Amino acid sequence: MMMVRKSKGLGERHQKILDFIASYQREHKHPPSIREIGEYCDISSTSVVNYYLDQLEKSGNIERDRKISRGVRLTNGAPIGDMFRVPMMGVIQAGEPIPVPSNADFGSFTPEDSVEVAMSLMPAKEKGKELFALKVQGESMIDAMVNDGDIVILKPTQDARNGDMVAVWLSDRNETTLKFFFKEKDKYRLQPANPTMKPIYIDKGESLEIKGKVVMVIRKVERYN
Amino acid sequence: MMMVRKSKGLGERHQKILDFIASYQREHKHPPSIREIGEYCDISSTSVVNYYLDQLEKSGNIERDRKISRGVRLTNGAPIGDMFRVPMMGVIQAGEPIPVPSNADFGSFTPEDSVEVAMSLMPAKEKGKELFALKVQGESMIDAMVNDGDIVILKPTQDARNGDMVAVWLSDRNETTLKFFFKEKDKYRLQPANPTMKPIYIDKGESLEIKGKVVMVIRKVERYN
DNA sequence: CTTGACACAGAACAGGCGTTCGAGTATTAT
DNA sequence: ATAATACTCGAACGCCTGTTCTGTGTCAAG
Repeated sequence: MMMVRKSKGLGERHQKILDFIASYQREHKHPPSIREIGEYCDISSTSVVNYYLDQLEKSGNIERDRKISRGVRLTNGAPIGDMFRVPMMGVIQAGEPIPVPSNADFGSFTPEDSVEVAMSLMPAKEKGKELFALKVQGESMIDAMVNDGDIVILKPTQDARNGDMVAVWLSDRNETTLKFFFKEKDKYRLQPANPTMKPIYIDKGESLEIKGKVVMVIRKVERYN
Repeated sequence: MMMVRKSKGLGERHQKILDFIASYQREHKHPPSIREIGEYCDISSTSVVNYYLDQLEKSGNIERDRKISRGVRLTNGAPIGDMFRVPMMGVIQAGEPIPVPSNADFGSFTPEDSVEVAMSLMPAKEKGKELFALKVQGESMIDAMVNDGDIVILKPTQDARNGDMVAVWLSDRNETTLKFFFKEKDKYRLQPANPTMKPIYIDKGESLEIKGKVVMVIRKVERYN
């Protein structure tokens, strides 16, 4: 019968193989064998799988370790282990102090209490740094475009540069908040992320404790109650 | 001769095996075989390697896929390949139509046009699904707690259940927006995520095209300009 | 001393696996 | 039409690999 011949690039079959390798790797934590690929992609001969694998290797989509079992892998930018594990230190909530990790805390946290972020999503400057995560509780951070349940990832720091989004503890107001930080003539301007809301000003005399600089916000959208 | 008996925990040999697996994995991009481990660790019998591997598995240091070649991997730190690659299909912007991927688009995107998300961050239900990502352009989604530059990850779907956050195309208003979806008696209620903002109502007669359901929002906080 | 747990060696087995070869069919170009 | 190219199949070969079984020596407790 008629099967439209693809002039160039990846055909449907190439694509299916690529997808299968990716999903198999995710599920089994190791690459599939040639025969497993054939089974899933309805290819009855191992030589045909090998045939396509050769093409995918030539086109740079996969890498193969010849003669080695399951020696096939995708050649996308981030192969393996390219994630960053960030400790979840607690919650950030208006009216509560911000828990900042001590040096001893780093490295001693369980996977359940940590957040994994792909390197590719990290702002370049922050890679490999000592970051920590906080879960936002309550809706008091809405003016920072941060909602209840969001996860904010912070870099611990005491001083901020203009434009940084920081987590601050305003002891005068007994309040925790996330704002963009600007140093002006004789005061600090804390600008909400939401442009429709007005900034608050803090005299340089007043206490303003910067706990960390926000580098990322993650929100899992489950359901609205 | 005298070989000091280790009372408990990891012995020198266990450690050497662990180290070898790690370094081999780094160098070859795939785990070593039992015989390769034995060769490096000066163990002349595969059964002895198997003997230690069993112990390391019991003590939780490694995981094994029995019967599968090179089916051994470390369990600490960075789990390998535990990420999800989501294609970045374009931008979502008020007044513009939403680009929704066709079946052919999946899998044919370059790393630069994709977003990697750790599995552990994914809502359980969405794992392995055909997701796609959009970059938010403009500040028109602020009432959805989404800012300019944010990345939203969507699951393509035409119908939504109450409480889902959806991307909709309101052809009457020639507008794209992100809202929480609620079906009411004779109309649809589109509830902004920001509780301080009022919902908009759409009669069931009016056209309302649901393009996808939002499962995650990611924001890289760089700097405020 | 005996016993048993432990560490190790060697060999053999069975199945997994990548590779290769021969042959056949469909599609496209000449 | 004819030839070249692309694709598919089935089978066989042989190495790779995890598993298992038997046996040996060490060491500490009874």
